Amino acid sequence: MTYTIKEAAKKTGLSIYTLRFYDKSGLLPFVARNASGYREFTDGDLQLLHTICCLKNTDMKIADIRTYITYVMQGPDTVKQRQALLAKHREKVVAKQAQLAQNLQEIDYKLDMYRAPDAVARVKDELRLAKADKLLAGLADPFQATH
Amino acid sequence: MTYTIKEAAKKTGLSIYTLRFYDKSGLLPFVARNASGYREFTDGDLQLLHTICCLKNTDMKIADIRTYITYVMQGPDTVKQRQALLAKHREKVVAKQAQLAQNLQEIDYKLDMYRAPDAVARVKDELRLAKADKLLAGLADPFQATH
DNA sequence: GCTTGCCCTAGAGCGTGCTCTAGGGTTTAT
DNA sequence: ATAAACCCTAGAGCACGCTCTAGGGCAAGC
Repeated sequence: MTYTIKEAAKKTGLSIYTLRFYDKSGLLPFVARNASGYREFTDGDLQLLHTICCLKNTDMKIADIRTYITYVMQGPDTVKQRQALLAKHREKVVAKQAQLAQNLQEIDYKLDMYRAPDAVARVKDELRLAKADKLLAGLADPFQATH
Repeated sequence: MTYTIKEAAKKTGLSIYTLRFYDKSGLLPFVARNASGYREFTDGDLQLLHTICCLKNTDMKIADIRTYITYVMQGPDTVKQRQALLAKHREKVVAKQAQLAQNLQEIDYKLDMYRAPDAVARVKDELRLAKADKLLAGLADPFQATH
């Protein structure tokens, strides 16, 4: 009922290199070794790895993930610390979500413009304004106007 | 009606270093120089910089932003290319949003557990299962159980 | 005219997260 | 018993996005 590193890599979608790197970085202290020094991943290990990926995918730093894993290894006494760490991280994720949503709106605004029937006219207008700005400031026009 | 690099930095929230780095990287071909070689940012430049930040904040690679800016510099003929580039990027952003939402759910699940009145009991249970996995596989228990 | 504070470039350095190489042992199948 | 396919570590290397240093010029106030 254990998996080799290759199997674990396949199941997690991480590369073998990454798994070893994570282990080296102290993220996988729970992974046991067999008599030959080979890693043996249990299902429980994969669950923990899943949590690690979850934190990594939300841009938690390796060092912070290590802190979290250290708490987990220390048992139920560290529930409060885990909660504090995750709560702080949660706020960052929510903030990132908000920023992403806002930026997406702006990208969509541009996309709508480019997709509109009068896209070329609107882009020409934008360009005209930018050029006017330059002119007003007595600066050279950097745009390669071919029309 | 122009801004120095310091003012542009303040207005964009980027460091002066970053602005110069972006310029070096080909992201700011539109920024003019005065007789002394100093950069002069117009309001139009700041708008373009805003777009650049938007793309950067949604994890577009510098090289791809440069491609986009190159299109912009080439004028209205490149509307189709801009659209294709942004459309592709949009999909990545949407995918990232979905992943973030999913990961947030999992973080919230953990947080709920840690915040529950019976948090310690539930964590102990989790731990018990992980230990059982190890035992079943004939592996050592890596958890520092102090209870 | 001198100080202070700004601007410039080129290029080195750094932090993060992998990714790969070299060198070597283990396991499995034939 | 040998080949093929796996495993290991240590450490080098790489990609990216800055960040800073060195060395030097420009501008404004006293």
